[in-house]
Amino acid sequence: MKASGSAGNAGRIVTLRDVAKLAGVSVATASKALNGQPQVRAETRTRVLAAAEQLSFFPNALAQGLIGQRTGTVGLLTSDLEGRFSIPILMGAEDAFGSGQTSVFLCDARGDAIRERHHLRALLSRRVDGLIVVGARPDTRPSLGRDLPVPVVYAYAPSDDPADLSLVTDNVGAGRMATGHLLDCGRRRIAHITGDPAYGAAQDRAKGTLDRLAEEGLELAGGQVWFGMWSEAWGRGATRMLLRRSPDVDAIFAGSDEIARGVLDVLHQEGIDVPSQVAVMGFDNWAILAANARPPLTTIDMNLELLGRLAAQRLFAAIDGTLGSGVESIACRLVTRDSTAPVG
Amino acid sequence: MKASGSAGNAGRIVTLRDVAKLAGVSVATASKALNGQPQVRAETRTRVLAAAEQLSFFPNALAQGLIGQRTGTVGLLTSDLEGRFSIPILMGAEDAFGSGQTSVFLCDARGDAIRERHHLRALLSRRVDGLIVVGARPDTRPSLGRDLPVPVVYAYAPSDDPADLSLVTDNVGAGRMATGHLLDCGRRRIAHITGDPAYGAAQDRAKGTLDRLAEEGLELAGGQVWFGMWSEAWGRGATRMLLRRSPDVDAIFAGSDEIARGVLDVLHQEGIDVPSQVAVMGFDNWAILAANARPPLTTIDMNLELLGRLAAQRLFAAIDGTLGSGVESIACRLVTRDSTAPVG
DNA sequence: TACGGTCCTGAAAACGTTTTCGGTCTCGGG
DNA sequence: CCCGAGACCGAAAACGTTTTCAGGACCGTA
Repeated sequence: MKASGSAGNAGRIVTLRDVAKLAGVSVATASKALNGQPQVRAETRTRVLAAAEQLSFFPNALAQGLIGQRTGTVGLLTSDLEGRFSIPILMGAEDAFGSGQTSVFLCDARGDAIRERHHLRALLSRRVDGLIVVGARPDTRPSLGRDLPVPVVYAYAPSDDPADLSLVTDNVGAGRMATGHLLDCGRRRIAHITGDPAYGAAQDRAKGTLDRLAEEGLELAGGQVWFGMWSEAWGRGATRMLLRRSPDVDAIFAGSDEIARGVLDVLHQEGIDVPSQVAVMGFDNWAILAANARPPLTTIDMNLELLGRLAAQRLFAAIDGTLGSGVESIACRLVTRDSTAPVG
Repeated sequence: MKASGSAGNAGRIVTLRDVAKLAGVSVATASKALNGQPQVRAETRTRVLAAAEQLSFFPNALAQGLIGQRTGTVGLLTSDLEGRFSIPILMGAEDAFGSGQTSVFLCDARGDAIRERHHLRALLSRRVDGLIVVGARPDTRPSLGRDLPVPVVYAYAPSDDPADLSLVTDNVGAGRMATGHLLDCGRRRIAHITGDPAYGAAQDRAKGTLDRLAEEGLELAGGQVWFGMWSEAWGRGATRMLLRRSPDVDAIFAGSDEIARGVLDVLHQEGIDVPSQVAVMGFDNWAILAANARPPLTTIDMNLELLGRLAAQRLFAAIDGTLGSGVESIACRLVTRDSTAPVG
């Protein structure tokens, strides 16, 4: 019964020797013919190609990788596969590498440092050409170290070593952008309800908001940034407090779409119309939440797929020679829906 | 500037020869010492191990794979990375393989058949030990073929070739389970609003529902299965029609959590209390939708992570010899929250 | 001292490619 | 006829391991 059901294991695996023999040439010539080397007669080449076709030969990438210094593989080291942030990045990266020459090893460390070391060892032993490290949350994370034999690009969560190259969301710019949009809508009494203050992203978005307001000589409605949690419940609670303290607020910028849903909920309960009385903005552009809200939420999209694609491109460039360093910020994108509109 | 920034490429890569030289033995002995072969003196072994440690040696997996018939890699061929269904499966599989011996190649074919062929070729040329094919939607998909040199397990979307092994959600059972739960709650006038009838999953869940009702001598409230689309809007529209036709309905089983949200919405608008007047069930256990609904949704979890883990285990078994065939159904799990409760 | 045995070690082959280098063949020109 | 130049091909080395097999050292026994 051994391996009998094993999908009809179609005989021995065909190797270059078989092709060469069938074509009546040496392996060397066969190799050159298949790789488009010039020093082989046209007639010979076609004979080899025909033989390869007939045997449906494809080269053993392991043997190729063993010789050259390129294996055509990269490692994608994520800390949190279930997180909805790493997926688009991963997609973007996968997309950039394409089904061309490179294949991607996916490793999820589950946020565990030793599991990460394990995966790293495994990837290095498989001689990947490079690594992309995708963080679970947008905060600084420990570097993998400087003495790795391959280039590394950090995505979403920057490395704590400035000598590494990191690609991150421009959260300060996003805060500015969101606030700018609300200002463009003619709002002047703008509040900001956001999540866990331990998240750098929360701090940065708040900073962008405050900066932009300061440029207009304005202050935050409610007198503070409402830090709390990344949950709908906190959005509700904070909104109630906010309304009590500053009933004249005319715009609320939420730190996430979830929070924004909570905000909308309380505004509805209070009979406050969105957007005519209060404009509401979310963050993340999480389709299922933002697009199905009532009214649909204006929000900020972090362009995570783009970030992933760029990370892959930077890594390619690095494999071919040069790797920059420092932190590169990717601009966010404003997605306007119905929850914001000009006053009047 | 060439490769100068390249993460401090720490000298030449250390190979077994280096270890052997440092330990003063041959590569053969070094290999045996590192691999725990018995025919090497203890003193020699420790010397080799020390040398390996000192040089921080790790073996080249390509060379190892070239020799043995096992590379310790598997391919994960998904059709739809953004889909929220493939991710848990992928996690389960990644989890089962662990950070142990096996590494996972992730390939997203984007639902494109020729891209899939491309990926397949690439994976085979990398000599993966096996493949898991994850479908985008729970319907039959074309087999990769019988003459592959490695075992294949299909997950979520079954192969159209019964000789292949497929692991799928037991949608009929899920329909039975949901309906059974509503019956347990004392409901008798149960309606079923679901999505696109072109989905086998929709048909199967409906079948399970009808079967279970028939066992009780009951018929579907509303007189039909309400097929439509997998959207909140359809949930709303269908509920309005249902209420017009059968105002006495006392339970609604929705084919997805999104549809269920639409159902809840209309029930609220009509002033119908959930669950005291009408019980509502969703499907998918999509946390952000189900848990944050008001009231939180009782729903069905497809156990996708388990499915992924099982797929990986089946593949392992196949690599070691035997691969079954046919379709294996994975039972779903009832998640009770507040949207269903016994009558009275 | 010879001998069978045990224990350990190393040389060499193998895996499937690519690449280098030397060789053969042809051909045209002197 | 000889020679140099191409053009084309194949032998062999290389990549880094594992594994097989032969042989050396050492021991105890006869």
